[in-house]
Amino acid sequence: MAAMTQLESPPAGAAALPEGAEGAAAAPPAVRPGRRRDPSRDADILAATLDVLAEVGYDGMTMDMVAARAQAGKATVYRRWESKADLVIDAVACLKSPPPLDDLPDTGSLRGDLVAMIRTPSVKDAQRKLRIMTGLVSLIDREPELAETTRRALVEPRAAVTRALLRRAVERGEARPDCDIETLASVSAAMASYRTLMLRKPVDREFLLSVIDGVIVPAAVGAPGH
Amino acid sequence: MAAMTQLESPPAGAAALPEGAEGAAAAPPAVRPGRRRDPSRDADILAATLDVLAEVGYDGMTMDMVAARAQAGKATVYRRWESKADLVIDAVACLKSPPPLDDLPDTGSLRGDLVAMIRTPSVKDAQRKLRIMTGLVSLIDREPELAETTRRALVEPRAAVTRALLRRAVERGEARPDCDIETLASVSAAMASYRTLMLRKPVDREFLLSVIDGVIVPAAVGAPGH
DNA sequence: CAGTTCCGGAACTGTGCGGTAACGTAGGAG
DNA sequence: CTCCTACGTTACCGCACAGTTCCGGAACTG
Repeated sequence: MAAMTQLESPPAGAAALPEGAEGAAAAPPAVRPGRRRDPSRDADILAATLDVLAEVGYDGMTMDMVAARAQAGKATVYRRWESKADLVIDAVACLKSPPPLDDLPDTGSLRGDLVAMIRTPSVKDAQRKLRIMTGLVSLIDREPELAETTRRALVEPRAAVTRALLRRAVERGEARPDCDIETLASVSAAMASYRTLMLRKPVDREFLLSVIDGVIVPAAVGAPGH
Repeated sequence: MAAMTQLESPPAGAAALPEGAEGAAAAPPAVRPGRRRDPSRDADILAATLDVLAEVGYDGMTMDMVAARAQAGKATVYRRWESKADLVIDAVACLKSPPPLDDLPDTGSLRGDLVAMIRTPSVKDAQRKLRIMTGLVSLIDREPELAETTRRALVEPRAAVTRALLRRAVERGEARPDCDIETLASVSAAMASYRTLMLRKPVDREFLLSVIDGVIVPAAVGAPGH
């Protein structure tokens, strides 16, 4: 079902500290008998986790759901992750979207650049991420580290683009030099997540345009933009 | 512990429709024998609900916690509300803060008015509300009506004030006449809830000032404010 | 071949919690 | 006084779910 293309690092599966007895057998020989673990199952399980997370949230998600969606047994899941929380944390961490920094739009105006950012496929991808964020809220205040992970994986990429566009607009002389780039760059994410979490309204193109034309551009550019 | 000063309407306790058999005893006589229900328990239970909600969220909250905090028995709670969800919905609905619209600050400038809104006690009260909102997120997408209730009780009062201040600034000629008041009025709430839910950072005076000076004022007023 | 580890599936255990029922007591109506 | 209801406490039921274990089978090592 889902895409899931990356995941290079093994998810740190079960590092139960051996608590060395007296001078134990140094390093366990890397070669072990038996059937090899199938790495493709990791990605399937993580993708299934994100799907279920986006649909029912962390508290509504059960390990049976994840296993069923991944067509895996629960034992296969627990062989790789110690707990439900561990699984979700890893799934979010492996969600780094491909950095869209390479092809920054350059339309010549700040508004044009910002509008170019919200092409339709990009918006749909962002909606999925917002659903995932919604489901993570309840876990975030039990696992503080997850807040930072989530921010980096889900929010920061887009904020970084906005930041770069604003910086360029300042250098170009279009935006006023004293504008608060850091705060302005987080406005989009804040407005979008607020609309999704509390208002339960869709974050569509029209809404994003009103944020660009009603907030970001007028705040960055002195004169009425348009 | 908590304040809890309002609550005039009885919380609709258990209106099990009688499904009239043939010509039953018309209206049940309003006077009933036995001990009267103590109305002060309602407020205590609702206040306890909001306290627990702010501390552990909806999914972490148990009915035993609420009953213990209110020094009540679970039966006393269930005599008034049919379910956990009902209790929480009523608790949020009874949280209408006193409308601060009567004494709108009038400092002569938009920035001065907005800064006057964020006096220290007001900020602390808002933080409690943000904690409650955080705990409600997981329930909101199971009970769509709750989204509207939450918005009206927790968000709308402050947004309405901001809206009024912006409108006045436009009439005064300070803010540009074409500014998007509706979108700008929701920026504060969005930034604050985003910071609380996702970033887990405190919504303090410094942060709110950066929203005012970095976003709202420059977006509403054409020229660099200050 | 035997021995070991993985796989999906299913049965199982333990626990925490929503909701109910049964106490014994307090207090208002007749 | 006698009913009847509300109150707080405690025990209890049922269920859902995290996590474990076992099964039959597949894959890999020696």
